[in-house]
Amino acid sequence: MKTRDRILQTSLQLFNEQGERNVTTNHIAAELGISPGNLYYHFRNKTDIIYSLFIQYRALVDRYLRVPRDRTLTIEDQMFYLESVFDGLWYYRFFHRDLEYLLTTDERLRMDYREFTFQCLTEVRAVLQGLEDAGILHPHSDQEQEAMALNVWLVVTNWMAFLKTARADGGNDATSQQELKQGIYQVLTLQLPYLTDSYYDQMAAIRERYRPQLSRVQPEAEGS
Amino acid sequence: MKTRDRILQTSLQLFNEQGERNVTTNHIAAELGISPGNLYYHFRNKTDIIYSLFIQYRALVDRYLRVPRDRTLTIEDQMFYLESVFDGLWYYRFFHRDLEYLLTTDERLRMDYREFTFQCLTEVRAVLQGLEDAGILHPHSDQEQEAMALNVWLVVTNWMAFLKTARADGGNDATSQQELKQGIYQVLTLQLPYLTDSYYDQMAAIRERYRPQLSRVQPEAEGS
DNA sequence: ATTATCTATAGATCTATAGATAATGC
DNA sequence: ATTATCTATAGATCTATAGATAATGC
Repeated sequence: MKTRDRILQTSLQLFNEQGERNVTTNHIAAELGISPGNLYYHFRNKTDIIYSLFIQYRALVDRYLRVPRDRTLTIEDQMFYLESVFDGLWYYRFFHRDLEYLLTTDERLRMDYREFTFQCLTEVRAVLQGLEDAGILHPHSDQEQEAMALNVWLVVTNWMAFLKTARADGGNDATSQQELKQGIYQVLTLQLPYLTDSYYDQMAAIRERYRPQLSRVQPEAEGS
Repeated sequence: MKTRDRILQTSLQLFNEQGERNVTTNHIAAELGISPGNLYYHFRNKTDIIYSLFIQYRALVDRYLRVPRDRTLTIEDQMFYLESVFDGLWYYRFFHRDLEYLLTTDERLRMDYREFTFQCLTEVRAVLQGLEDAGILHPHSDQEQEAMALNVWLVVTNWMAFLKTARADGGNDATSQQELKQGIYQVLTLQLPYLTDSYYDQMAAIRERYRPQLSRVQPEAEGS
C-alpha cells in the first residue's frame, strides 16, 4: 500500500480509538514507524488528513444512500439504508465526535460538510416519500416531512454520542458497534405513529429486534 | 466578586465564545488580568474549572425542570420547560460542544453527567405523562414513551450543534440565541402525531411560531 | 531527474509548581 | 497567621520546515 494511504488508514484507526484531539501527527508517524518529516511530505498538516478522511466518508455514504425516485420503497429498502448508514457512522466514528471543532478549523471542510448534510437530508426525505407512496406511512405535509427528516438526521448522527455518555465506562469498543445499531430503534420510533394499519405490525416487529438493552444503558432499576 | 467566581465567569464566557479547546488557563488568566499562578491557586486545573461550571449548569436545570407529579400539565407548562431548557443550553453552550472529550478526561464529570442525563430523561417522561393525563397527547405504552423521551433529549441537546454545521459561517453569535429556539419547533414536531383532536390546532399554531427561517439554514432554493 | 524518506531542530505553546511577596482578618 | 497574589521557570509537547540522503523510474 502507498504510504499516503497507510497514513490515512492509521490516522483513522487512531482517531477512532483515541479521539482526534488526542492524536498528533507525531503519534501517527510513530505508529506507522515513519518519520514526522515523511508524514508532512504527504500531508500539509493534520487538518489535511482529516479532510481526506471526510472525502472517503462522503464517498461511502454516497455509494449506499442512493434512493430511487422512480419507484416506491419497501421496508427492506429502508432497513438496508439504516444498516448502511450506521455502519458508515461506526467506521468513521471519530468524525462526528469533534465535528464542531473540525468545522471551525477548516473552512473547506465546513462548506463541504454543510452541502453533504443537505444532500443527506434530501435523501432522507426521499425515503419518507417513498414509504408514503408505498402506503406504509400516512401522508404528511411537506413541512412536516421536512421537520421529520431533520429529526431523523439528529437522532442518527447523535445516537453514538449519547451512548458514550450513557455508559458508565467511556464505551467499551467491543460491544459498541452492536449497541450503535440500537439507534435504529430510535429512528423507527419516529415513524411509529405514522405507520398505516397494514404495515404497523410488521414494522413494530422489526423495530423490536433493535430494542436497546436497557440493563446496560440504564443505571438503576426502573422507578415508577 | 470573589476571584474564584470571576474565574468561572470569564472561563464560561471564553469557552462559549471560542470553544473550550481553544481556551487555555493562560488565556483565562490574561483575560482576567491575573497571573496564571493565581488561577492555579483557586483551581487545580482546567478540568476542575469545567467541573465547577457543570455544577452550575446542573443547578440551573434542576431549578427549572421540576415537573409536578400530582397534577396534569398544560401546554403552557410544557412551553415554559422548553424555553427554560433552551435558555440553559445557550448559557452553557460550550458544554455540549466538547462533551465527549470532557467526559473521557474527567471520570467524576462522566459519572455525574450520566446521572444528570437519566434524571432529565425522567423529567421528560413526566412531561409526556402529564400531557397524556391531561388529554393533550394520545396515550402510549411505557416503552414508546421511553423511546420518545430519548428522542426529545437527542433533539434538544444536539439542535445547536446542527445549527452550527448548517450555517455557512460558523454561527454568528448575535442571531444564534434566536435560532436556537427553533429547536422547539423540532421538539414539537415529535409530538405532532400524538396530539388529540381537541388540542391539535392550538399546539400546531404554537409550533408555527418557532418555525426555522429556512432561508438562513438552507443553502439553495427548494428542489422538488 | 524525480520521488520518497530521514535527521535535526527552531519556535511556539501550555501546564503546573516553587518560592517570594503582598493583603487581610483577628 | 492566613489567604491571596505574583514572578519566574522547568519540563513537556507539538508543528512544521530545512537540508541531506536514499530509492525509483526512465
